[in-house]
Amino acid sequence: MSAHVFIAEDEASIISLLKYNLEKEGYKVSHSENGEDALKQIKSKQPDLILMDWMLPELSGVEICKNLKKDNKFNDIPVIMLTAKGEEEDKLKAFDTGADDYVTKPFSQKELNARIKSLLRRSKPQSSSDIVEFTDLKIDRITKRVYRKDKEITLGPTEFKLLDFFIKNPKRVYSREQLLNNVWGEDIYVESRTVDVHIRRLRQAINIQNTKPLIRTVRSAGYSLES
Amino acid sequence: MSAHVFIAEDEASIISLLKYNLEKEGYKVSHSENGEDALKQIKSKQPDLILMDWMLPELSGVEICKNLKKDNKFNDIPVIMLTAKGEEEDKLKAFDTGADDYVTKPFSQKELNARIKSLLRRSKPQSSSDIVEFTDLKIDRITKRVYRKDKEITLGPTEFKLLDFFIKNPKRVYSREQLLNNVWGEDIYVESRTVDVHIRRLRQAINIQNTKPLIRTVRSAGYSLES
DNA sequence: CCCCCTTTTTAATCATTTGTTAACTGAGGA
DNA sequence: TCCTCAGTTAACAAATGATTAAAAAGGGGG
Repeated sequence: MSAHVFIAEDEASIISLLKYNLEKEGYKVSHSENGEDALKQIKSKQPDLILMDWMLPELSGVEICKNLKKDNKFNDIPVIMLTAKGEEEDKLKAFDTGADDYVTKPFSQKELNARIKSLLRRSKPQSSSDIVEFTDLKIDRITKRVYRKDKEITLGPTEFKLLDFFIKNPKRVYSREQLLNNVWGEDIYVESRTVDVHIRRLRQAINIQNTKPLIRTVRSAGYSLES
Repeated sequence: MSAHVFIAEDEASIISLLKYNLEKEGYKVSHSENGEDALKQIKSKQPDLILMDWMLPELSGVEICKNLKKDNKFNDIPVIMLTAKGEEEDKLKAFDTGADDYVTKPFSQKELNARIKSLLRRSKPQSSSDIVEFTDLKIDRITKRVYRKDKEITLGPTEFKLLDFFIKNPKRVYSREQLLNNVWGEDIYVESRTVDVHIRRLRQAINIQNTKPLIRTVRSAGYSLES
């Protein structure tokens, strides 16, 4: 899944240059040429990184930045300021408003790419480290939510743990015994038929709109998660 | 609590310059003049940020950086590379090894400070601003006031701390245990059911004029703040 | 020292989940 | 083809966990 870079810049020539280069790098790119609109778009689209011109019509880059950094929902989005003058004072002001980096125009595309890569690397892992995906299934261990085809699915605690366990080793077949030990716990005794019941409930829950059934039964062996 | 900056640099004059300036900024500073020793010290001291010379005796800065970025325990420590030549190739290589920023010698102390501040801000999530917003909720840590939809809400001290904690990591699910540790304090023992009661009061307080309930219950896991 | 406010505990109630049972289904070997 | 065995399914009772209200316990400030 590629990162989404948002450009807030009013010079058309720079926009197209940036867009061309960033898309070549594999990023999803969108932009706005006006401060007020930029802020609105950023809040709705929640990009992974923002390239922002220092000066913008309607609402300056500084203002947008301050605004974003106030809101918990957006203050994690890294901002790179594009500043025309290479003056020290401006750089410092940029950092003060909460920008994470700045680049002075004219800038080297290679260096900009490197800085973007660095900031993305820095912000991605903490937020996504506990999100695991398997085909069209996504499970978030932090928020305890499960999605299939981007639609949320609600599971009971046991079904959640069961799926969580399966997704750690997709395609591997587990016996009821193993499932009991790993999902229920070593020392808890329940009937092995109980596993069947929970498998069924899990199947029902993740079986949204005639998609492939993801859980395979292996006769006289156990179950596995399949693509 | 001030941040701890580690300097890996072999030129004595630069070390003393940096040390003087950084300590004036209020950082705790330590250093090493040799690569191998630097790596050892970093691993034992776990500084909050590293200033690293590109070239170092025994083990080059690049090597140290690669080594750190491999290890989960240390790859979150931001690294600023100090490079002698201002050549493009070096900058790019620095980023490739996992450095988070670079500064070319001779450098402006003011700019270096700004960059340090920026990186530290990024890695220390808690050091956020005094006014935080989350959707239509606003909390002012200075005046200890809370607003929903711009209408003021009155909370008891515990409810305030609870909400303040939740808003630092929205959507994340916290167990009662975690809430007790973070809101009440590590060594205070109260029944975990007590959390429920405060959750309830917080819910009641922020539930103004049929708006969405912002606190989600995750059965057998805990609670989270949702949009 | 007492009053008021907040916090904590307790316990009843409510809601959801879980495990069990037993009947049913279907695959595959004799 | 039929029989058997393993897996599926539905229904239900028990247990687990969350909500709620109300009482008890603290803890300053007047």
